Amino acid sequence: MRVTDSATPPPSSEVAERFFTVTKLLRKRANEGLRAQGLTMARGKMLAALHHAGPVRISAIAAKLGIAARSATEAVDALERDGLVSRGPDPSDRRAVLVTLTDHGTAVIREAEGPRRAVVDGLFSALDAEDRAELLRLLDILGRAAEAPETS
Amino acid sequence: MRVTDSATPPPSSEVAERFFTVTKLLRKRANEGLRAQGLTMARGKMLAALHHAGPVRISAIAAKLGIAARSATEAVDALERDGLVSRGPDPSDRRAVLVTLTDHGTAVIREAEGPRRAVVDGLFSALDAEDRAELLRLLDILGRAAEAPETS
DNA sequence: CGAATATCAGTGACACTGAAATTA
DNA sequence: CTAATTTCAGTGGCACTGATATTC
Repeated sequence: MRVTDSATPPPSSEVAERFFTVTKLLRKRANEGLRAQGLTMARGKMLAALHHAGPVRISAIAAKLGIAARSATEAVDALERDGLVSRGPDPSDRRAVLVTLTDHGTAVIREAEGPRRAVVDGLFSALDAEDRAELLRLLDILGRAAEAPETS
Repeated sequence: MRVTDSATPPPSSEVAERFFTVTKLLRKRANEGLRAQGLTMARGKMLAALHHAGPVRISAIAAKLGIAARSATEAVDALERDGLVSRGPDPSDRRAVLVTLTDHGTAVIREAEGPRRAVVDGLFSALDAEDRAELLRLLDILGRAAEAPETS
């Protein structure tokens, strides 16, 4: 059933339209589910990254999440305000700051990790394994094209 | 080549991760391109909807864009401030407001429609017709699943 | 000195909820 | 009275640019 119906020429505008519409819906659903864990997508991603990578610089976080360094500072501010992470000096570079999960933050992410993953995974549970692989393939193509500034 | 590589079991978490990452990238690219037209995605969508549907109620706009009525009011405020739309009474219901494109707004959307579509379409030009149809199929599945509150 | 790191200040885009006014 | 429509008020999540201090 991987065969495309050749009777429907797919205008890219329709694909684009649907893509962003569906995305918005999925984001909404994800945030609804995550709210029960006291998380949001951005916060969850960041905590998960810290949990699995240990003390990291702000700039590394920014790169990891694909945001500006200044924005990463803000995000860390918010998490620090809530006592989930703490800032510390980087012994190897006095310009840098190392962000670490606090005990509280570790507990939170440990407790929320399962539900968090369940929520996010649930969004895509409507697709079988084959379709998920298909989607991944298409996303790779799109992602690579969007990253490349010019088609050399 | 629609055949999936059976050697890779696709964890949904990875699909989810990639999905939102790519989405963010595409949004960014789209907004960069649209900025030249003085538009954003939300504004562009709204103007396009008005252009093609004529005077509409705020509540209809909200439904169309999938946002809260209050948010639609704000969006209309912004466009009205820029002279692109105007509010008028609905002769058939004195509670309601009809939003209409001004001459200026019509001119703007007419002028920007081509470039706007080109930008958005360009995002998906990396996919051939077959892959676009594939993506559309997958999006439909995801969208339907996300809309349904419970799997009856 | 030039480059990297993080922060401060100000801003933008977009969306939400709760409460109120008006009219159907 | 109940319901629909819009608006007011306040807020939240997330991200940006430009300028600055510190340190490599």
